[in-house]
Amino acid sequence: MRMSKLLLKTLREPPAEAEITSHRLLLRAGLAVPLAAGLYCFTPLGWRVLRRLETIIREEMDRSGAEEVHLPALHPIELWEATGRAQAMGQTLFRLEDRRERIFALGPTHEEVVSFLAARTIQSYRDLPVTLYQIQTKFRDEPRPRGGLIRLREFAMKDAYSFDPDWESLDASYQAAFDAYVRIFQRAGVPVIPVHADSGAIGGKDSQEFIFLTAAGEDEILLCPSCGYAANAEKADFRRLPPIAGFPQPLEKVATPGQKTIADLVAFLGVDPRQTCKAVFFRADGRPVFVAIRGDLDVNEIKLKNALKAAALEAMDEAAVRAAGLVAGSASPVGLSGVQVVADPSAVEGVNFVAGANEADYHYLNVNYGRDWTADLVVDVGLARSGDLCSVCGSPLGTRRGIEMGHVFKLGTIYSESMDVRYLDESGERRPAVMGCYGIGVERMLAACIEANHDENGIVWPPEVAPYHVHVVALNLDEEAVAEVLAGVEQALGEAGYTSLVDDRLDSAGIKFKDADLLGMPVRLTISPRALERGGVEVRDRRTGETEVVPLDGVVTRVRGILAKEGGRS
RNA sequence: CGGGGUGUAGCUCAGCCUGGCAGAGCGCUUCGUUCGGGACGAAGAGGCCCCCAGUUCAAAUCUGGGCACCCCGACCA
Repeated sequence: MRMSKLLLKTLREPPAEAEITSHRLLLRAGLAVPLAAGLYCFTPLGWRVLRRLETIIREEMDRSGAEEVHLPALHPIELWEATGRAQAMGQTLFRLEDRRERIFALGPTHEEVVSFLAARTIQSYRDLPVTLYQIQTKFRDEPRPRGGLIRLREFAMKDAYSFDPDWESLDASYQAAFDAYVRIFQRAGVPVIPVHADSGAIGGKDSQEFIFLTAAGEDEILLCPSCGYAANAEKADFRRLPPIAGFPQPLEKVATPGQKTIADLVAFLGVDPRQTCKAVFFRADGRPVFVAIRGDLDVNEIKLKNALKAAALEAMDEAAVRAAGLVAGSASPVGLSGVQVVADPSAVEGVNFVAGANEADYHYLNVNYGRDWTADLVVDVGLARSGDLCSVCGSPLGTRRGIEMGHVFKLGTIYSESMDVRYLDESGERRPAVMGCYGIGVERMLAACIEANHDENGIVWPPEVAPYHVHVVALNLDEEAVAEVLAGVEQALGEAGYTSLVDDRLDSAGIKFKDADLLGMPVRLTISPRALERGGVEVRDRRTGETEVVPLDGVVTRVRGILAKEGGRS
C-alpha cells in the first residue's frame, strides 16, 4: 500500500477529549474518528487492525472446535420478553419499531437468538456437544461510554455459546473456550489474567473474566500476591478477621448524643470496630432491605443484589429511610419489623455488638444474634478491600485496576429452559441442554493492545496485529536508484508473504520517520541515497530501535528475523 | 441518573473577567528552495464563536434555558 493514496490523517497533538494512552494514540495515529459518544468510524488502517484481531479470534475459536455462525443484530422484542431480559436490561436495550409498529431490539448480546437457533437444530444427544460463535455488532445504550474504545455503544463482540448434555460435558467445553482465550490474548499481545467474576445480568454459575491490568481500567481486581487468587471486587471472597470473643452480656441502652458513624462510636465508646454492627439500607426492586454487617466491613452491592435475586438495587434515600421507620445513624436490626433483614455472617458470629437503638442518639450494647434479633437471610455480602485477607491462603490481598477483555461462564439451563433448547438423551428422556457463554470485546482488545504495546513515540504493534508487517520509508524518490530499489523491495516482500506500507509522500524525512514511529509497524525499512551508498537498505526494529544497513538480497531474511523475534508467527 | 469539567478554523488553544473588525501555532492549497527525525520563504483557502431566547445602539464576551462531549461514580465485552 502506498501512503500517497491511503486515507489517513495523523495528528501531531491528540484531541483534548482523549485522556488515556490508547485513546490518544488511536486518534493520533488516525485509526479511528469519533462520530458520537461511544461510536467510532474506523479508517482503512484501523479497520485492518480490527480484522487482524478477528482473524486471530477466528483461528483460535475454530481450532478449539467451535463453529462460526451469523445471527441477526435485529431481534423481535418477544424473544427478550420470553427470558425476562427485556425488563432486566432496562434502558441499555436499544429499541425500535418497524413500519407495522412491531417492536425490535438491537441485540446487546445473543443468548436468546442463539438459543432460538439451537432449539430448532438440536434434537438429540447425538447433536451435542456443540459450540457456536460469531463476531457480531452489539448495541448497548450504555449510561456512560468512555475511554475511547474501552466502552462503546456499538461494538464488535466475539460471542460463543456451548450446548452440552450435562454439567460434566460443559466443564470440557468451558475449558476449551478458556484455553482458546489464553491463546487469543497471547497472540494479540494483550497480557491478561483470569479472575473469578460475577456473572452479571446474564445470569449463570461459574464465571471468569480475562482482565487486562491497567490504571485506566474500570474494574477493581483483588489479587493475592502469595497464592495467586484473583477476583473481581464484586465477586471476591476474603477471610474476615475473627470476632471479638466473649460471653453474651445483658442488653443495655446507652446515650450516644450525635454519634452516627462507626468511627464515631469507636471513638465515643472506645470499642473495636469489630465490636460494632453497621446498618445499611437499600431498595431492591423497590422494596426496602436492611443489611446488618460488622462495623469493620462494607457491603458488596453485587453480592447483595444476587442474594436477593433483585433486578435493581439502589441505596435508600433519606425520605425512604424515614418512611421505613429507620433512624439513620442509630438504626438497628433489634426490634425491627416490616423490613427484610439481611445479615452478613460477621454480624451473626460475634457477641455483644454495639448497634443502634432505632432512636436518635441512643445505641444498644451487648446485642446478640438469635437473642435480640434474627435475619431473614444470612449470606456473605462483604466487600473485599485492599489489605483484607485472602480466603485461600490468608495473605493480605492487593488491588489493581483492570479492563475486562473477555468473559467465560457457565450458564446452565437458564436459557435452554426458557427458550426450550431440549434434546432426547440415550434413554429417550427430554432434557434441557446445559449452556456456556463466552465473549470477547474486539475494539476493547484493540485499545488494550495499544495500551500494552507503545512507547513515547507511538504504537509498537505485535507482528500479528500490525496493519502491515513493514513500513517502507522512501526518501528522495525522485532519484531513479531509490525508485528502482523500492520497486524491487516491495516485490520481494510481497513474494515472501509480507504486507508493506510504503511512505512515498513528498514530505520531509522527519515527518515520515515520526509517522512511522507513531503508526508502529514492527519493521521499518528506509530506502534512500544515503542508505544505498552504504550498501543497501536500512532496517530498523521498531521495538528495540536497532538499526542496520542490510544488502538488498538480505532484506527479506532480516525482516523475517525481526518479525519472528518480536512476536512469534506473523 | 448524581458530582465535576469543556464547547471559538481539521487539531491544540488564546480572546470572555472589563461587550465594539474573529485570532495564533500546527495542519490544508499553490509556487519556489529543500530532503535522515514533525524544514524554509512567499501567497492563499478555511468560522452557525454548540443551539435557542433575553439584555443592549452593539453579544464569542453578560443573563436564562437547552444540547453535545470528556472525566469520577452506579452497569458491562
